[in-house]
Amino acid sequence: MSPRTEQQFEAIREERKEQIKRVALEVVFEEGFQNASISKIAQKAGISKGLLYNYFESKEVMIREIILEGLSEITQIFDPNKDGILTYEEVRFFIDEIFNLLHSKIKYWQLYFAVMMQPRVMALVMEQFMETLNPFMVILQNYFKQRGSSDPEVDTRMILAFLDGICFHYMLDPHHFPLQKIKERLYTMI
Amino acid sequence: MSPRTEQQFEAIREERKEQIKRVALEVVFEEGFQNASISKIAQKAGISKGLLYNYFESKEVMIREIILEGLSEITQIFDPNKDGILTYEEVRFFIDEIFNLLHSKIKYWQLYFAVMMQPRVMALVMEQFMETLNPFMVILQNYFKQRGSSDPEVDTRMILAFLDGICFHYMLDPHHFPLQKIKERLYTMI
Amino acid sequence: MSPRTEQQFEAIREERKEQIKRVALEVVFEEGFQNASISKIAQKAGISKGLLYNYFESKEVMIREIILEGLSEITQIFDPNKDGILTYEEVRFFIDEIFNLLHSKIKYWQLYFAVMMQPRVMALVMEQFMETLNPFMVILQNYFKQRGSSDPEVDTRMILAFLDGICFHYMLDPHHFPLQKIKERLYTMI
Amino acid sequence: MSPRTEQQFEAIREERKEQIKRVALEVVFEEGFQNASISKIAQKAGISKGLLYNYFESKEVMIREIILEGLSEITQIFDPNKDGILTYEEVRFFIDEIFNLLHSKIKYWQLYFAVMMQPRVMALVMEQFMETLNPFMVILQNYFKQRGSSDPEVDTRMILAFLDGICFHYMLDPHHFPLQKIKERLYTMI
DNA sequence: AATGAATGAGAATTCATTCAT
DNA sequence: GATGAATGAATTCTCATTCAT
Repeated sequence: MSPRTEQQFEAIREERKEQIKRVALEVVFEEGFQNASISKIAQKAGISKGLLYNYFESKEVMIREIILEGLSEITQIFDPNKDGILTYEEVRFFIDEIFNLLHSKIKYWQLYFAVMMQPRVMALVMEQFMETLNPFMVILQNYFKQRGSSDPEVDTRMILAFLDGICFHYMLDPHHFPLQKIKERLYTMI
Repeated sequence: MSPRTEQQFEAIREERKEQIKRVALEVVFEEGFQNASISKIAQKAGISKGLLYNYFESKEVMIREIILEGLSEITQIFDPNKDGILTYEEVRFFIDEIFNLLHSKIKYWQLYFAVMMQPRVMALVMEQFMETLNPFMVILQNYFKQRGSSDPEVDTRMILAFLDGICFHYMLDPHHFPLQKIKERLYTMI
Repeated sequence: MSPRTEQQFEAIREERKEQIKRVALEVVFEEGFQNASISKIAQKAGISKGLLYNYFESKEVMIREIILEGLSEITQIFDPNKDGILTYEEVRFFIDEIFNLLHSKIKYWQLYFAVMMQPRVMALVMEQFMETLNPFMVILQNYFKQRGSSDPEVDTRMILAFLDGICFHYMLDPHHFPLQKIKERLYTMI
Repeated sequence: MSPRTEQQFEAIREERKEQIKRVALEVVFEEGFQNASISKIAQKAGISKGLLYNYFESKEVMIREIILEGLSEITQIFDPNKDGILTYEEVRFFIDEIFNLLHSKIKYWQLYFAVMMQPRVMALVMEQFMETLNPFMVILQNYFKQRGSSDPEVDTRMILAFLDGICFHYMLDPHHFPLQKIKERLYTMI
């Protein structure tokens, strides 16, 4: 029989890698970051530990890939690709998007908080994360400045802290948290 | 010397237990949760590993005690031992106290967030944590009700989320976070 | 084109096998015995791991073939295809050849010593190695006998030990070892 | 019951460590250097793998200790603690001692050669080894100089290479090697 | 003939926990 | 009460070998 073509192999690799990352995120979510061992991930993915190393150089590399991918799913919303001038409606749209994401990708947010709490893991991704977040902060500051804020930096810090706080509480208790009503309150603060 | 009474022995035990927990928190803070091994804790406390097990049934139990004690230091501020009627000044005082605590016990807050992020550890303490927090939430709700809020639960959830968000951001970057100015903004929300 | 004959296929196989062995020796030399993994060898040879197993039953078999081939490159010099009567000039020629080989094939010598030191690997090749070496020892003994030696076996053992000692030291420090001068001393001993 | 005294613990540790090193050398001897795994050593010593790490920081450290101890048993014979002036009888005595050691500590010599062949292991001990060997080389050179040698360095190199060659061959075939007779030949070369 | 994904046994190492003293 | 030697299961990671294609 003729061997698989390069494309076939590439497809297998891509699919497997996605599968592993999916499972790994699942395990991180269920067991917490430190307990997400290679063994458990491999077991849940139904593959051997060895194979995992066929796809990721090391656990650290795998974790970094998963985290960055996870964070990117969150942070790409912050990247408006615009001229930096925001209207009230646009900021409102951002907030809506964040809350939609919060709802649909709750695992990623858990990941986000977990990462923030773990200096070692944090160090792995900090730089790239900041690069993504920074433009958004600048735009927000400009928005508050243009709205006549007396201290745009404080306003920005506040709204971000608020967003994180809401995400945090929603994450802890998604079924009872009044996400919609809180969102409406938030609109009045921008 | 007369032999020590049972009470004396008990007192000595308690004191030593406190010392171990103090050291353990220190180690957890310095090395992270994962790397806070029994060996290191015992070594830093100047006792043998065996003796540690004389005081704590298991690492899990010890961690739980440490966490609960840490959280209690935070949450006891919420326990006014009052009739449940708060004035604006009293709520302001609470907020001030929380921020003072935030400033002086940043380790505990780091622990608090780290714990919240770890499902397994979280499970160990969730119940007791809620028991402590609940009365405060009730009081806050009553406060907002009496202030004429249209939705006191949402107000309470919001203020708590906000507080957590601020603590989180302060903890991530204590040197640059404009704690004082944020606090003043907060006053206007109560 | 007419289909290749069986001989042609056989020739192609042999050639490829040679190439793999050449690469494998290179890897063993560069990375040490321990780290000469099948993966690295296959990669450096530009073939797949699977194909390697098409040519060699197992790593052990491959290693044996490589070693024996390596040793044969060394020991074939000892095989004069003669009647067993040596002159002084011929022995001198042998010594010269050994030193030339030592110089030009230092990798093989390193392999030779490394193999000697590894009981498991040694066991794989001992028998065949002895078969190659033995005729040379007989011839040398005859030479010393004919030179009037009182104990030809001891003379032979001595000269062989000496040769190995020199090779060993040369290998450890090829740049400083006074190979030429040592060789001249050796001439006086035969 | 009262706990063991510090001396008792020290004694236990000392004894265990010696036992482990003894077994480890044994395993290195029997299985070759690369196959001397922590598992095998622990198993042969009848202890758990974990305990081994109670005594040695890492495999590398353990190997270094074993090697240095082994080499020191060999090389201490080379340290005459003298003024550096040797007589023929003294050099003869050295040679005798080396051969005695060769006979009684054949394992250590195997270790010595094995170490020499493994660049990675060699690197671990090279420095300390050279420090021990160097004075002996200087003394030997002085001896040959004083005996009127035209090239003392070559003489020294030669005698050392010879010694190694003999040890090597003896080690490979201790039962048939004519050690006594070879030794007598060696006397004529000094 | 040829590929490389996949396996599984085994490597070094860590650590909560036990236990004889 | 107190010690630390000892255990064993778990960790990350490696690699010779197999196998479907």
